[in-house]
Amino acid sequence: MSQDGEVIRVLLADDENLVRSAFAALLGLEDDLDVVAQASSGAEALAMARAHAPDVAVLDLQMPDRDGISVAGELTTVLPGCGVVIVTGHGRPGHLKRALEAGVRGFLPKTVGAAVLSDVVRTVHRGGRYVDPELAAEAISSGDSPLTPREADVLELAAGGAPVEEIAVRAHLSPGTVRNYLSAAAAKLGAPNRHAAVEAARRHGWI
Amino acid sequence: MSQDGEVIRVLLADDENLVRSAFAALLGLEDDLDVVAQASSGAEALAMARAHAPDVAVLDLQMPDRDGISVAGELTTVLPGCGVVIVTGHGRPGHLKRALEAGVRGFLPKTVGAAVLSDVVRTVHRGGRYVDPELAAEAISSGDSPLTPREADVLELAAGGAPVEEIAVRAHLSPGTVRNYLSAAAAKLGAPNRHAAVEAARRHGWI
DNA sequence: GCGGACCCATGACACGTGTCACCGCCCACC
DNA sequence: GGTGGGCGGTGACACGTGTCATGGGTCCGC
Repeated sequence: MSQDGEVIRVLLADDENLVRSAFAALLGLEDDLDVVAQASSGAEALAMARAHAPDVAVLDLQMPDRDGISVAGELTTVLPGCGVVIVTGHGRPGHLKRALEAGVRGFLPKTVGAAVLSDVVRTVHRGGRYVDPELAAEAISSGDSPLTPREADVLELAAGGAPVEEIAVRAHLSPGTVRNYLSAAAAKLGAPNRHAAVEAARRHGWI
Repeated sequence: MSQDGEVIRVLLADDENLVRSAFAALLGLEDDLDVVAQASSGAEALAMARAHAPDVAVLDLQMPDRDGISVAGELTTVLPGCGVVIVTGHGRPGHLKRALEAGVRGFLPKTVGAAVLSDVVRTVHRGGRYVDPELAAEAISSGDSPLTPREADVLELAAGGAPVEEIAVRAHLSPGTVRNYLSAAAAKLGAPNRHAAVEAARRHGWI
């Protein structure tokens, strides 16, 4: 349980062992922080959280099995008292938005300085919020996704460079419909073709 | 200067401040290692190396201005006594091969355990080599690139999803020639289209 | 109940691409 | 000094894609 004056119990999740251990070393330098559990996947992070009931969870955004955001969403319902901080290599505006909707209270790109991470952990533990200012500005200026859910689905399936026929099968759609969605998505994103559209959507974090 | 019995002076370069600081904290836990300089770009890493003459340089593979491998190549000529360890998020066989050609003596994916990094730094300092066994196996099995230099160029330009016309302009080629190269590259890579070819080439580190 | 948004589909046309055959040029190697 | 390989190019054909018009279906809000 979280108590003032006591150390803050931290759960760390990142699929890159080296980075995770390094973060643990970094946080371990702080007297008031204690890394009580580590996980290398989303599923493991949830299991660890249930077992150790940490005060704050620091999650990497991209993990092999599942999105750090979806882990965060489940975590906040299972362990309401546990604050969640997301750390990510590429800060996309859309990710930030979805993360906040999932109950995340801290959101940081890996480019920030060393002191920030531990400070944010403390802030979140106190019930506060912190999002990287630069990321916040981007998120505000880029706004909501103009894509309909289905358009986003199809665009995501197109991301791997698959031909229309394959997308159609995987989305249970007619090839013509797929082309229509792709065309609509590209138009909305101001892209000349589907690949540029994928690029643009990814840049905004909309897929 | 490197002396046995003394601490090993380490230069650390990674564009992600948080990760770099965390690595510094991790290496700082070892008594015989001393992080004497940090850099957040390739150019800065070279400048730092000249200024501090470290015993070992730990470089991230992908940095904003230039490839960690090209930095390593220059570093080994400027500071022959300085060992180089490359750390990377995505371990592609082609990268490993190019790194070794550049004089790199340590090559690690970020997925390895915490103890490995400091051990490798010591090994490299002693004049030894270390490459991740799994990566080495992949590199051997995947072999050399079957692409001609020009094919690789064109394929790289195609990576962004640009239309043939644009690739032709940027490569100073006729559109027909571009299509021929793309077709040849896709055939050599066993890919059904250019996008899958880009994917495959990237996976092997050939572009 | 009516307009509007999203969903799914079809057909037609223009354009981009993938594939192949074949061309010449240069350079290296036997 | 011929042969082979990489480089750059052309032309033609089949196929995949991008674009547009148009249709019907559902659901929601005014």
